[in-house]
Amino acid sequence: MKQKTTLKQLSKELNVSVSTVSKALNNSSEISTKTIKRVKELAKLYGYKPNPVAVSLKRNKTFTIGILIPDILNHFFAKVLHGIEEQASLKGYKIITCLTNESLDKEKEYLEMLEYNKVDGIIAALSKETQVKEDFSHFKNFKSLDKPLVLFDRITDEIDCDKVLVDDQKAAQDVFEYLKEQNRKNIAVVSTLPHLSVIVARLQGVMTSANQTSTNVKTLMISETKDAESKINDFFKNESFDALIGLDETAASIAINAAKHYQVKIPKDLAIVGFTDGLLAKNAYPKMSVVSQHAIELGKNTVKILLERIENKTLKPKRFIQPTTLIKRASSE
Amino acid sequence: MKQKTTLKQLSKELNVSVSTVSKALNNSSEISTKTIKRVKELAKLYGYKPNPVAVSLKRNKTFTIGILIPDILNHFFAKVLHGIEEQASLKGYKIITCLTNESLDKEKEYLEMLEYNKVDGIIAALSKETQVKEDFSHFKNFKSLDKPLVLFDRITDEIDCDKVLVDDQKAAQDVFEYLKEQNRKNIAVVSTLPHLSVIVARLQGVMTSANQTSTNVKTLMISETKDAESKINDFFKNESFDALIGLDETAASIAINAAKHYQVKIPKDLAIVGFTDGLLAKNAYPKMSVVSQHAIELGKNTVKILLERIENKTLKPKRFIQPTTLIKRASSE
DNA sequence: CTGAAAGCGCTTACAG
DNA sequence: CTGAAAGCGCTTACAG
Repeated sequence: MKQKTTLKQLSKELNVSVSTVSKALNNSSEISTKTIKRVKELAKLYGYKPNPVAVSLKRNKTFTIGILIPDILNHFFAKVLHGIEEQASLKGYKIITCLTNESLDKEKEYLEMLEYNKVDGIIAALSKETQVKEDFSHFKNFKSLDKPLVLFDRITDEIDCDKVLVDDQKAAQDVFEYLKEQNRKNIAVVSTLPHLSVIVARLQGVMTSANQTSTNVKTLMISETKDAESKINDFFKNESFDALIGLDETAASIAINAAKHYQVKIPKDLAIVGFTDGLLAKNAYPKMSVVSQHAIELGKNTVKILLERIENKTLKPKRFIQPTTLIKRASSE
Repeated sequence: MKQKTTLKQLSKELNVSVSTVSKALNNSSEISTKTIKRVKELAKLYGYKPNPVAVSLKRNKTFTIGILIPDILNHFFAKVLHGIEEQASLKGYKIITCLTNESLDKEKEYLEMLEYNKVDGIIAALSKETQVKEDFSHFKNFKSLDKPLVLFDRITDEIDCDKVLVDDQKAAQDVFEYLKEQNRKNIAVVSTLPHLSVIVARLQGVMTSANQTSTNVKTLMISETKDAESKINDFFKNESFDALIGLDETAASIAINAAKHYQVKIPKDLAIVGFTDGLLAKNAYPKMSVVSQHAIELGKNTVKILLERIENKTLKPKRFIQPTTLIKRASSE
């Protein structure tokens, strides 16, 4: 087994003190350039790397960020995680990924674990249960430790911290206007996750545009995931519409299948637009138009904001709005 | 800011030494039950939690596992990660998730980072580039540190360590036999990732069964992901078959869309079976039959094996074969 | 410019 | 049964 080099070993070989070695490696101005050179050469030769555990203990800083993700099987979150990971590793931070599985209890548990493990900060999207029960005590508690917290996508006004969010309301308005421009008369809106803050915002966007244009909109909000399929099928049977906005990935995907089931022609008789540019949209038949939330970018931005905050705790909490793009594909044109 | 309680503070309040407090909290037999009780009560009152950074430094153990995942946007890996995370957190281990993005260089970088961060062990699936270039030096290097490594799904014989794998060959044989029982005569096999060890194994399974039954099989192996769609469409145009096995998620999904495009009736004129029970299969129309690799279970098992190895380094490396299940849905019956 | 010493928060072999 | 001391591998204020 290869032995890890330590400062002590280097100092012995170089006949200088451990302090000198440490300072030299950290480019301290106290040390002569000659010594610095000697030290660094030997360190390089031995492939010396400081033990991060010891550095953490001394500096009270772990270069670790805790991430709370509600559901990794959701493409949007997978992409955000991808972005977070990329940006964090670029800046020399590790991430501890915690999957809360949409559960409030797991969220509480993990938050405690992360606190206990001395992460330098936390990035989180609230679990579904947390948003439904509106229990944010654990986050408030965490905030009182004076450690930075950045909330993204699934957020709440109840917690005072940096927030990164998608402009869901505007995105939904864009979709609506796009469909109106196509002269679609009867617009339907479907979601399988009506309790989430993002879905509420999207619905609001649609409704705002609908009111402005005096358009009637049919909505189907399904709170029990398991009924989604039959409810959407019934909706297709009983209502008539020539455009459908799926406020979440699942809703749009089920709808496109329902259309096939009832042999509705897409996009001629029905235009479908979904949210989240994930696998389901790209592999749909026909390919689905969607609002892309630029999830990878969003993940990167979340990390940037957290690191700024770690460096400067006195900044005022801010909101960063991630712009969206409407990707037009065969399901709507 | 809330102040973290330390052993020193407790020892001062209790008028005993730091050593005694430490031993009491660790239930040392050296300490009187009375003292243990006193110490624990105060510790509880103050919500004392040992600083894991200090414990790690002392014990040379971080209770952290490094995870190398080639692509988190792939449903199979997302599910495995889910399982890993669940089992690890159950056993008090944190995970550091690294996404290699199918790149050999990133894999090397991360492996070094994980080593440097003193993880207690590593769980990895090889990146595509690693499998293509057959460069495993970084893993061999890591092994020489005497730290446990468990490889899952994407593995190689070149590295001597514990391995967890899906019985891909057998799974493919099961699929083939299932289709034969349905009296399907012309079986096609398609993959968009022919370089991966798992795909090779699946193809081998199909071929073995085909030889045994003297069945002719048409294969389409696409190595450039971007051509996949047009190649599969051409395949549909030029060849005729009444059953298709998609050796990966994408291949099966594109195939089912091609069938719709050419108005081939599923499952009457064409039965389709894919691999990986992911979103694409569940949301396909008609719903797709697939081989489920029980990814979540697989993730859990990987962690179990790693922790066994951490506790007993002298065990002989073993192979764990995760059984699969054929899930029959509307695309084939 | 260099080094001895203290300390981060723990654990544990040893002494009493 | 309890405690003093050493030590994990670093950093840094202080002295020289």
